[in-house]
Amino acid sequence: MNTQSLLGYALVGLLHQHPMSGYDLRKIFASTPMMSFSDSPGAIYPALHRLETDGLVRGKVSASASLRQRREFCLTAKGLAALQAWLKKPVTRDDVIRRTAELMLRFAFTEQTLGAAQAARFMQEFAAELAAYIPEIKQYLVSHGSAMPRSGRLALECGIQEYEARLRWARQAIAAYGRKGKETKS
Amino acid sequence: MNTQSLLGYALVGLLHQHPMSGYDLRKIFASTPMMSFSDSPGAIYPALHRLETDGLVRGKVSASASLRQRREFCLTAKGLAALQAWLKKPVTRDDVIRRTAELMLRFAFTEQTLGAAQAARFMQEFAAELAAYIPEIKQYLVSHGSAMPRSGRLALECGIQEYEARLRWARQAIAAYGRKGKETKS
DNA sequence: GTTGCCATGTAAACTGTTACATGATTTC
DNA sequence: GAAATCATGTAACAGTTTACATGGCAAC
Repeated sequence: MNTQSLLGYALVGLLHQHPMSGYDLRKIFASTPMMSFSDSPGAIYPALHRLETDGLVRGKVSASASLRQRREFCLTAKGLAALQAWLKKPVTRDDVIRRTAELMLRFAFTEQTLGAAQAARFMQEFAAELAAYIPEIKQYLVSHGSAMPRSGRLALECGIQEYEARLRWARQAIAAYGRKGKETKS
Repeated sequence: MNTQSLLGYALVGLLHQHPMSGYDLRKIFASTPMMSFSDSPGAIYPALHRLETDGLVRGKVSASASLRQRREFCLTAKGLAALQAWLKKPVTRDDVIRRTAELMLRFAFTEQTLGAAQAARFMQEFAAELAAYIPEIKQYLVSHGSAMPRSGRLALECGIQEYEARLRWARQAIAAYGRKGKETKS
């Protein structure tokens, strides 16, 4: 059970949708707004090789039509297991505070990989951790605010409002899953 | 004009408030909610040494009372200049999309370093870039949403709501600076 | 006198950035 | 045939994480 970097899991999650080449993956990182990963070849190709070495992914040269050699990567059974294990990890307080990007990535992949019920459960854990943390950070602002410079106080308020926006969003998402239940309709 | 890592600028900004030891800085990163930096000694001490090598910071062993040797670091003139140059950089679209954490750090330090007028100008640039970007990402959701899985769409919506929360916050901050004008009162 | 905190540091491994290199293929 | 794009890769470097090491001092 080798642990992967966040980029590694992003690649695994994308390859779970369908096999792709390194170049395809780069284009996704370069052109879609939800991805904040680097599209540099120096990051992606070594990451793909690491995944291949670890047996999560397998690359095959595909003689697609005319162009130069393309290596298509597809997920192995071990890769799928690693993806599922990563998605099933409980949502911790530390995740909510320091690793929001990772949580969002996990959520984005959960529904297709583990199903809507698991996605809803993930959101409930997320909302619960957030709801527990927000009062604490607000309390911190009340206690320490007067000793902070105005810009520091404002920056902290921005953080609080971001957390609150995420909690509102999470509750909307939970409601959406509740209404639609087990529907698979897109 | 050596460019520093984000951690380097965080240290420089904190040392501008008042001289501190590496241990003090670690405690700040470990205990205050606004900081998402690592408090590991393997990050902070090497970063301080880099800053010292670059001449932005100077450390002195202070025989403070009883305890073991403490090295207090203080900002040099060159360090202050580097901090100011960093804070004065224009806010780009790419900053708003990919480097929110850096922007918040810059804002948190701007008022004490460059004054309230500069902090207000910073917020106006930030709000302008955000206001220009939000419609684009919303348009993307409209165009591509139907081709995305539900969880991907939801994750993107979360991003949009975060951007909107930041914009609301930025406008509040601008209003606060407008009302209070040149007051220095905390 | 042992546990735990204060305070600093180092070494190895890993990851990602930047910049470069290569060659094929399409477009003008 | 020149330029842009497809497609893959490498090498050098910088920064972070993790884990370890060290020693003084305080408390009990």
